[in-house]
Amino acid sequence: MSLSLEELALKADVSKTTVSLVLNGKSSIYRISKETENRILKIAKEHNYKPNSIARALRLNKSLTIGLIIPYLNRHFGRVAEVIEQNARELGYQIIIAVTQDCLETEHDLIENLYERNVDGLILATMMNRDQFNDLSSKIKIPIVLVDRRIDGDDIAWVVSDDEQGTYELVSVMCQEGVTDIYFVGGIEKLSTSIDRLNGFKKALLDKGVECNQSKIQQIGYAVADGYEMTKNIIERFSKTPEAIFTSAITLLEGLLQYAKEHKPDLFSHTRVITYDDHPMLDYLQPPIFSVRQNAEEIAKKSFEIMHGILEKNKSFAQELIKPELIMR
Amino acid sequence: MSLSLEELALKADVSKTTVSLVLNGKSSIYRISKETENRILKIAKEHNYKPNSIARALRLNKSLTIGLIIPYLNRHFGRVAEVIEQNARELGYQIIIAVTQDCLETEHDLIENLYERNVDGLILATMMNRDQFNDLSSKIKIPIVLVDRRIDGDDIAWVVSDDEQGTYELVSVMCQEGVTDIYFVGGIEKLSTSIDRLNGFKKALLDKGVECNQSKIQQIGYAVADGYEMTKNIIERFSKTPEAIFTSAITLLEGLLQYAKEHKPDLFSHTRVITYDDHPMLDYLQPPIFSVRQNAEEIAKKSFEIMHGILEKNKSFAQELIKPELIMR
DNA sequence: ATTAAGGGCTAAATCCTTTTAGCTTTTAAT
DNA sequence: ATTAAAAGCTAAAAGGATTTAGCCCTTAAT
Repeated sequence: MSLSLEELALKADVSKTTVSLVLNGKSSIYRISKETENRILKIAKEHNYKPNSIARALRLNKSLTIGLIIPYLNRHFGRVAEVIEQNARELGYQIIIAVTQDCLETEHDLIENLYERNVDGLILATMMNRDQFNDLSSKIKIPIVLVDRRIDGDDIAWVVSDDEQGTYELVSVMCQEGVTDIYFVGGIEKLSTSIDRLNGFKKALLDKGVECNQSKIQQIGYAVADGYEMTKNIIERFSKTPEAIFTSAITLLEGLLQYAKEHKPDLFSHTRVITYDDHPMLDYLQPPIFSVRQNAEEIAKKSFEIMHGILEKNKSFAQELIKPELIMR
Repeated sequence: MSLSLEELALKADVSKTTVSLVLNGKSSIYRISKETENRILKIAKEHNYKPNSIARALRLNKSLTIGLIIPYLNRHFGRVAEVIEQNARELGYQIIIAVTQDCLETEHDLIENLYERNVDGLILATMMNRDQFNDLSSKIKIPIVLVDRRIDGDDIAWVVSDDEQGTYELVSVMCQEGVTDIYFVGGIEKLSTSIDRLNGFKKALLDKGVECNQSKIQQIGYAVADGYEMTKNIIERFSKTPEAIFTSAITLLEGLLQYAKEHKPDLFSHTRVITYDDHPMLDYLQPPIFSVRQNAEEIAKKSFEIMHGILEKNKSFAQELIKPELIMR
């Protein structure tokens, strides 16, 4: 089966240097004769030679491997991972995947672990703040591209959905229909996704001349249970049923639906529900829930593109806001 | 930053052999003195030494890396991948992920690719049949564990959901309610998931004394569009509306829902719908759709367990049927 | 006839670890 | 006073690729 350069060299009756040069397309630079070149190529093909990637990685200090660290392999990140993998494969890279479950410590461990395992770069949906990220950057000498969650900074590469604009547009639709008593069900407060979505939310209301009441804003976390909790708070704390609720992730919507099913079956007759993130099943839910669909494919494509540019084309960091799509049902 | 054995040896004023022996816990076997050992351990710790994994992999011919090849990173496989990754990490392994999009050729390419990249084992949701798998096995000298889709054979390791039993139970529930005019909306015919689910389906009907009419069985593929197509066929070909439709995957259910929404809004008033696979959103759909929830976590756990057993504990192959759960709404 | 240039190839170093075989020194035994 | 055993360590090979520096031979030029 898989034989080595040396064995190949033996068969071709040349040194392994020559074989290596030929197979790496350096025949002409090193003046290997056409005849020798062809002989080697033929033998290599016959035996289906493939260089040992580990040996190659050791010598070149380049593993052709990218680490992808994300909170979960849910629908959104699953799709992102899938597309990154496909793009990477086409260019000869492999993806090592690891999930943090939105735990900062796990994230740090994973980064260290992957770094030690010699990945060439990291694509990261991070929970770090700017200081933590800077700390990391100084220790780690491989390129990092943030995905889905950004950190401000002129020298930080990221690709994220345009959360502010997406939320702004979605909430504006409500406002245009005269609905402005909207509650915000948010995720992990310090993440850019939360900050940007909240900003878009507030801006849409402000543009309509409505100052957003702080009590209508809640941010616990992105888990289904958090959505349940926040919905419960809204329903139980306020005597008046809200005109609308915005959930800033599909998991939070799930939590809302669960609460409604259990404790407030008539919620939808008084209250519009809108959400960031989309899901095909929403098409079959009554009543219609407007949503913002993130373009996972584009996010994935761009983030690998940037990584690849840094690794192989001497490009520097880049930042991309990917336009999401409004889905009105 | 990360320094080598040699540099460490220099600092400790011993040979790199000694350092390596100490760090690999072989001090006593090689009679390294306690004093030297402690000195080396201290220096290694001070400098946070981590062996270069690539060099290690080259020397040991063991990369501590498992390839995971699955059709998509959808909800089910995403969860499987997530749990496999977590289990693997705890034991020092990394997961390289790759998606086939249910294309056999891609699957072959990926297997070859990962094999060349020196993964220690492969966990595989395969489209291969027995012959193709045997061919592969003879070429590839690393352990393979099939997941989600099995191939018959005494020496083939696999972990799959008990598709036959799950479907049997679900369909039996319908039968017990007196519903036996059930249509089968199936996936890729030759896969074990399809065969087993169809067997369970037929068996449930037979146990009720109903011979299953071949014309009620369709199998195109697992894509949403396939579900749409098959539903369309059922509705348009038969004058009588069916008492029930069983979709054998959540994607096929999506296709059904889509067709119903577009062309047959009253479908649910005459027809019960049941499905293999579950989704939390089904809780909020009207009418209630009974489903079979696969235990992705258990499938993932077992499949890595078997792989690990083969790799490190000299265990041989094993086969596991994981019980799914009936969800009646 | 000598030197220079060019053609065609290779030895050996390098990347970093692990492991085998064995070297030197000390201690114990006869 | 030898010899044998034990203690404590290390040189070197191996794993498979890439790359630098340079060897040898032929041909052309002076």
